[in-house]
Amino acid sequence: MQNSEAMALSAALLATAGELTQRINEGVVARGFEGIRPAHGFAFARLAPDGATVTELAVHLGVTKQAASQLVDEIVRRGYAERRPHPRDARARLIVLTERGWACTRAAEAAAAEVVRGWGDVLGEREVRALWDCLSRIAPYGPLRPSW
Amino acid sequence: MQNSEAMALSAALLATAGELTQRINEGVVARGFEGIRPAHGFAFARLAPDGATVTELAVHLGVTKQAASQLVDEIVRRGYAERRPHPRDARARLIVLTERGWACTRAAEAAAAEVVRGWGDVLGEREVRALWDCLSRIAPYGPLRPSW
DNA sequence: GGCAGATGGTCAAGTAGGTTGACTATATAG
DNA sequence: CTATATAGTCAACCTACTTGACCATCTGCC
Repeated sequence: MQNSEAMALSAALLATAGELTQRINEGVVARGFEGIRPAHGFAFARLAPDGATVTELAVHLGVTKQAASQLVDEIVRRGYAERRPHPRDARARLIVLTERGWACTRAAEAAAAEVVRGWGDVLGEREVRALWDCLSRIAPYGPLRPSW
Repeated sequence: MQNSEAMALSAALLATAGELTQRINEGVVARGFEGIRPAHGFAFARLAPDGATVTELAVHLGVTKQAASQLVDEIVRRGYAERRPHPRDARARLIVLTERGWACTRAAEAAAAEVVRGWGDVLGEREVRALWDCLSRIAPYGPLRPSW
């Protein structure tokens, strides 16, 4: 594959990612969750299963723990999460989603599904699954980083 | 497709996009072009064919023209582009890439090709082309926006 | 048990990249 | 020729992040 083709593929991927992010965020806001930025969604994804500490969140998001702490302040202030004492470590606090936080997460999933459904209309269900399969195999495991 | 599946697909796409952006940027820096951020690359893409005005660049990047003007200041100061009088409009200036700007663009293409080659090792050339095809069909035309 | 160093978290100050608002110069419509 | 729209810049501010300093608590080792 030529360099210019690789660049065209990259551009298509990044444009699609940007559009997806924006539309998920719009969908979440449209469902009544205000003061939410895309970064919050990625935090929610890490908090969802069992909660996490600020430091774990910072690693996941690829930012300093100070920045993560500040982000937690925001989502706590808006009622999406709460800080609880950590069961094993008195220094740490376990950040867990509130019911409102879970509702917001479900709203994000619904918004994502809406966008993906649009892709299905263009590509067909079969190709969307093929796309998912390809991306799963090349997606990195590390921290989520902003696209630019 | 279930909501949770759509979210998993979205997460894979965004993680891949973030990784791609980061690695292209690292590749460009490794090739000796310093003081470059990912946003500059997207500006270069718009400037490459025939140049563009600050306002056109602002629309392409999805930012205010003041922000675009500031970004142009940076790439001009670093020798990647220059401001010329616009051939048809004395108010406007045409921003065009310098030879160094073109070299940087080629470096970005080479870096992108390197990443895509890694995908080829995992998926096979055939699947990478299928991925490209899918993404081309769902990628939006509008301004490029940051993923978050 | 007790001490030294590592780790979790926060506070404070600084920075970078964006925004809004105001302004000048030039273009365009009537 | 005048009135309005557009290209670009300057200045002030805002927000999300960084670095540096600090305290509380955990862990390894004597």
